[in-house]
Amino acid sequence: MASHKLENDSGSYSENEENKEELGLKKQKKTEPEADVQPNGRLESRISKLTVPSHEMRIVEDYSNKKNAERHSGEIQAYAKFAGSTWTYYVKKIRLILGREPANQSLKGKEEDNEEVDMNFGPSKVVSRKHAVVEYNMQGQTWNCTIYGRNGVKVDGKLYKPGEVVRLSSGSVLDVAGLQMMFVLPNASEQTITEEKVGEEMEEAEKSEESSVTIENNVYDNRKPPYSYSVMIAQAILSSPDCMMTLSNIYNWISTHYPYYRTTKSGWQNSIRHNLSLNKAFRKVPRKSGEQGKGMKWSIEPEFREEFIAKTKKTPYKKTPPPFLCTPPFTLKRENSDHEHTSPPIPTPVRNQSPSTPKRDGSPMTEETHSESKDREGGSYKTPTRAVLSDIIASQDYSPDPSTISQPKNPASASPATNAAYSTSSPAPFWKYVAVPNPHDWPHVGSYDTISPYRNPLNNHMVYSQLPQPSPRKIDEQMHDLQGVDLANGFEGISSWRESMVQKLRTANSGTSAPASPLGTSTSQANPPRPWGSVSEPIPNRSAEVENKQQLETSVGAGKDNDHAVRAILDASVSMEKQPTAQQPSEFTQTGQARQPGLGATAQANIEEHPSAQHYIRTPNPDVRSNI
DNA sequence: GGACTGGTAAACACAT
DNA sequence: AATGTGTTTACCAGTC
Repeated sequence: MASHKLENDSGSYSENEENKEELGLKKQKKTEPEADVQPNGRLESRISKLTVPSHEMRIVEDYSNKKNAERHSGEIQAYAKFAGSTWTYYVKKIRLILGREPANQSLKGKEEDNEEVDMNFGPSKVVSRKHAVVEYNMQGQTWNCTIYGRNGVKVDGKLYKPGEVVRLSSGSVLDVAGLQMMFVLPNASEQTITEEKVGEEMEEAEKSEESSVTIENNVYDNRKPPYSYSVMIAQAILSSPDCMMTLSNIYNWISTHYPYYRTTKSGWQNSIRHNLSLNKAFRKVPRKSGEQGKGMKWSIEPEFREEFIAKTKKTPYKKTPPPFLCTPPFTLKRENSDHEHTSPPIPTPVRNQSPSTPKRDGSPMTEETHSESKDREGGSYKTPTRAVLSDIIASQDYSPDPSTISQPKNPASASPATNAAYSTSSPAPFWKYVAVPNPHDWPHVGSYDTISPYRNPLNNHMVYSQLPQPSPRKIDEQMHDLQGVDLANGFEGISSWRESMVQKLRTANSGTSAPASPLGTSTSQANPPRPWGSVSEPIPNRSAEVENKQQLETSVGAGKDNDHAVRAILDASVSMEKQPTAQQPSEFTQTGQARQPGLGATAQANIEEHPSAQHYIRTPNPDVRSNI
């Protein structure tokens, strides 16, 4: 790519920045008071000291505090903000692309390159077109930053390279091509908590950064790492917050962490693929609809994670392995769930392992895994234990290398129940009512789209209710939930937007013969009436509105219950948020099911017969020798 | 020596 | 057409 060449030519920005700092070129400018944020002494002071590179950065101009003040006379609704010394970017989407705008919009490159850049760090080509993606992870309820740009991104002083994923928390300082910005979540109390940590965290991170890289390179250098391919793959996957990774990211991760694999390419990568295919510990997960890129994502079968962690710990090197950011979704239980009643029969999603085929991974066949195998042969999928990895991590049995973990001081978000106090998840209380993932996106077998409320198969949480509720819930209860969360605690209330959505529901509901709308009755009893109609951003564009309306009409008008009406609104908001990418072709759309790569005709026929079971199906081949 | 594990190479099909 | 991804087979070396 041209940008890579230029980046090579221009060298590493971090070095340049260090030089600039030495030369006193680091710009420090006092932040102008922001209309929407109460100046917070120490935090503000830190933000004002964030650096701005000497080269031009569009975002600094486009989102200067001055322009922001002119642009926004009143409220600004946002999930978070990136605060620079003289500029502020408000996060109004759950997925942001950080990068450089194309020099010529008419030049169309790869589809991937044509994604619209939200935060434009151009025109300097030190920044890649798609340099990083900041995205809210609904499973882990965290904000994550995935690095794509060749020059990487520094987070809290540590340089992250392409393929790596960093969990962001309030107070995280990102450095893109020398431009520093603080990621700030709206919750004031968390902000205060984080603020106190920011200083020392930054200092420690800066201290550790150099040593971390040095240690890694010294320890592993060009020696072959002591891990088998399967273990390295597992390390890579477990290092990602959502416990999934594409093949290319696995390559990246391995070559980043083990220099031995930087020199050659084909051989070991072939082995990686071979391992992924053959090792039953790994399974394919389809990408989210709308998510671009080649191939599937790979995850680890829950029952093998412990094993991999154990193997990772058995390293002869003193260097501790990289941290596992994966928020363990160990609760793929289907036992005694309604799913079994609502889902069609699901083909056994694992390959056959005949009794005559011994386990080849060398690990003892525990009773648990043994019984699991039996269960699977019986056609039901049952996960043995809950939160095994999280227990390990929480008990610090496995202690990540503090020099390489990005959020060492935050409590592990093993349970979403703790998210309210977890600074990476501040928007979740709002977002979880909005960004209900389409069940078709969920990477698991089974038909969840007929279940109300949804149970997220990855974490077993009920999506709409904070506590398990008898189903179906009345719509006024849903509304109570909707009104019960607010971002106002931070900088703005997003309640008006929510109200507009609920208003739509009112309208839709009153126009049907559905049971008398309880909206104005029980709701008003439960909660004082709120002013309606103050519709504000984010405003969907025309087509999105039409689409949303259609969803409402089809859902409500079809005589579904109130639960479905609420879901329609929430789904509509998802499509609204996903709009920029929603129209991209996808391997798995809701209407059509593309053939999964690698699936034989029989397996494909099974999928077509049982559409809900399309995920995770591997074609059992009795003749295949299990390698592990 | 046989069973097993892990690594390597390669052919092939399919998707992008 | 080239490249990436995924599956499968074959073979080898080391270990138990």
